[in-house]
Amino acid sequence: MTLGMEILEGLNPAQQQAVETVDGPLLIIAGPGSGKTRVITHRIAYLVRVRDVLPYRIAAVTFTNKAAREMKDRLQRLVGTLSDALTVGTFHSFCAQLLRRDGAHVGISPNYTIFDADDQLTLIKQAMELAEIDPKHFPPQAVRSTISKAKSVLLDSHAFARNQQNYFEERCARVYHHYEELLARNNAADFDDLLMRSVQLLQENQEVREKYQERYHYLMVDEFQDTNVAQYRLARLLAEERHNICVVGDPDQSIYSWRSADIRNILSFQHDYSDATTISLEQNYRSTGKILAAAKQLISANGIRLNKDLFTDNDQGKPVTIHEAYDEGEEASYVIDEIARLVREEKLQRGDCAVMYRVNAQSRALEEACLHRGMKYRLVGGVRFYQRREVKDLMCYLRLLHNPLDEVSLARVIGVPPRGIGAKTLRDMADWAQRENIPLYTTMQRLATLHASGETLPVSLTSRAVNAITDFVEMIDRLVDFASKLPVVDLIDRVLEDAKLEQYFKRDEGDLEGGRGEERWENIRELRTTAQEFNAEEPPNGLATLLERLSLVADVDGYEESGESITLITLHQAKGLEFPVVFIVGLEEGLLPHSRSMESEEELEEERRLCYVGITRAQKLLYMLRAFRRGFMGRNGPTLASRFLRDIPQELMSPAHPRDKEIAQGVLSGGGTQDTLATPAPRTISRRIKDSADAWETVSSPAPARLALNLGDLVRHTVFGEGVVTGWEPDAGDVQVTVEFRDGVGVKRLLLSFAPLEKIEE
DNA sequence: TCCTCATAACTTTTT
DNA sequence: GTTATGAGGA
Repeated sequence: MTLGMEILEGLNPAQQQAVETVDGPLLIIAGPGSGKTRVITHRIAYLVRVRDVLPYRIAAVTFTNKAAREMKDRLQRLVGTLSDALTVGTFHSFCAQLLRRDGAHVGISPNYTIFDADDQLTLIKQAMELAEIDPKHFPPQAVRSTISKAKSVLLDSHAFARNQQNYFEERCARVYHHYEELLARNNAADFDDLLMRSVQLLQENQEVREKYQERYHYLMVDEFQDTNVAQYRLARLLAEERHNICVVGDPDQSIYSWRSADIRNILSFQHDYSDATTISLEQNYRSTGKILAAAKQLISANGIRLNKDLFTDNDQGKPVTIHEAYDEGEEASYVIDEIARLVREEKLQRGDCAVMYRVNAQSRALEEACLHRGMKYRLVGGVRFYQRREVKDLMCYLRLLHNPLDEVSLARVIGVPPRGIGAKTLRDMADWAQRENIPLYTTMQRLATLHASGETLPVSLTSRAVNAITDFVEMIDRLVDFASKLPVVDLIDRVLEDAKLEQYFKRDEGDLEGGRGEERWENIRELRTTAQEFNAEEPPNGLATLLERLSLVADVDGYEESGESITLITLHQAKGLEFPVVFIVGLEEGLLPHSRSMESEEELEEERRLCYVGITRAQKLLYMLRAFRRGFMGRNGPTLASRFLRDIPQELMSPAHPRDKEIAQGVLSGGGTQDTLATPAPRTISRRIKDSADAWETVSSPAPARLALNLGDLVRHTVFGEGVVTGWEPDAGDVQVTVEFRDGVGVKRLLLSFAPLEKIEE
């Protein structure tokens, strides 16, 4: 028993307890930076090395690929090659493999295709047509998300139809029914199916259920607060035999409820396993005292939460740097310049710095600033690799070869490159296939055979179309044959060659678009490189694993942890990561919190948690930025400071920003975003009393002035140039406006009725 | 059948 | 500022 006890070294008492509590259900509430991953990995190492559990009997499920990869790496270091036999993966990849092996029992054959959100939408549209429901009245996207939500709570089309609550759901139920049939006909599963059908399989098939229950003696679930009903049910099914289930989570970091994650799973866990041990990890090893204090203060504004008492022994550190920029361009420049300064003066590496934002679109300005200043950056996520057109094109070829029933891929591939088979021909063939109840591709094969033997065709098609179909079928048949014989990379090369894709992808459309074709080809090469990983597998398997990887792993990029590049990342994706220096940009009402999440208190609390996640990523330095103006779907508009900035105590900020506080409090309590200075509605604003940091007095609205201005308006001053209105306050019957001028002129306070100001219209 | 051009409609967050 | 759709012409 003494062997391997070093596994417990360096762990605090709570962590040690979590590692050693291996029998029976265990709930670990892990605050940010509390060594969660460390505990999970050491717990597995403890099982393997101290308790002599076969690695084969242990499964750890995570939420993201990144988390799975990190866990694998750490386990490799802890237990060496023993880690190879561990099951470590995301829920989705676990299920994908489960279905590949045993899906036949629920009507899914091993070569099934995984449909992504785009494919799903294509199929939903088809289903709506079959259900005769007008996509103008019912947006396919909305239908898709309704069906997706239904699946995440394990409602199949029949159960959903019984549960419908309103007219929209009644319509959705009809679509759902057809959609389910179409998936079956395509031998395909969507993301939600991976979970739902796996649960179905385990529930309905005793043999399969027992196989997995007997195999896994220990189960661990990471990021438990982000699991949905289906995922939780799956975990319970797997752990039913021995109840050795350990779930780790932090309700304060639950940021995926929009994807049907259900924090109530934590409560359910305590209910379902009434003998569960609960352990809280509250010591933070990651952040400075001030950063942690800011985070705690922010999150305490949320109503519904389990109270934790986070603390740290780390240094207090520096206050949170607040910067208010003119617009997103200036915001980005500030960030990049500041990083350059940190690298120069504080001996930091560029790789130590991360910039986080709410929506992907915000990365643009940052990228431009990086390019402009020669700052290397790594963009995480963004337009996902497999979503790029050419990548998806090639993928669809491969999917079709693997699963000829996949008509979504077939329909796409048939026009890449254009080969004279257009929408009309496709539709005619599909209609005929439908009538004969034969798969589309089989139909095409038949047409080709009939044509070759000179017989008359049962469909009226031009001879040009029939020739094109014959050629196409010949090519695909040949490639399907190769798919079962050639290593996957060679197969890809054959596809590229036979389908004449190289010249198609490389073609430079447009005149000035130099290099677009090269870029496309580069992406294809990258896909080919990824395929090399699977080249050694027996022919059809290599293709299968490649396709699975491409469907389930969002970013193919190598995730090089090079110290040379800064990281640009969304707040969602940043969860689970940490950086010495973190910049959070776009702290504005409507962005963070996002305008689509401001309807309800629950949504707002989730936005706050998202902000909390961002703050708690920072180890040493934290910057929070906002811009007074932000480009927003084409046009530029004024912004308001995020309410989250107000939640952070001034004494933790640098500089403390009373002005910001004024804007937030004054305007928000007034209720409108369009506060016109000239015609203020009767209301009160808060104003800081001179020279006393925390005293506020209430004053009444100013008298109307001659110039109508909004906060955020662009103005021109005859001397100071252009600037933006960032604040205002009443001043002896007049209005004093605060204007932040560009080009280093700085902030000026001006009397509205005297200052030579004019408003610049957009 | 395929391509070009115009316009509309929109963008959270991800497996 | 983008990307998805549609009309019209080659």
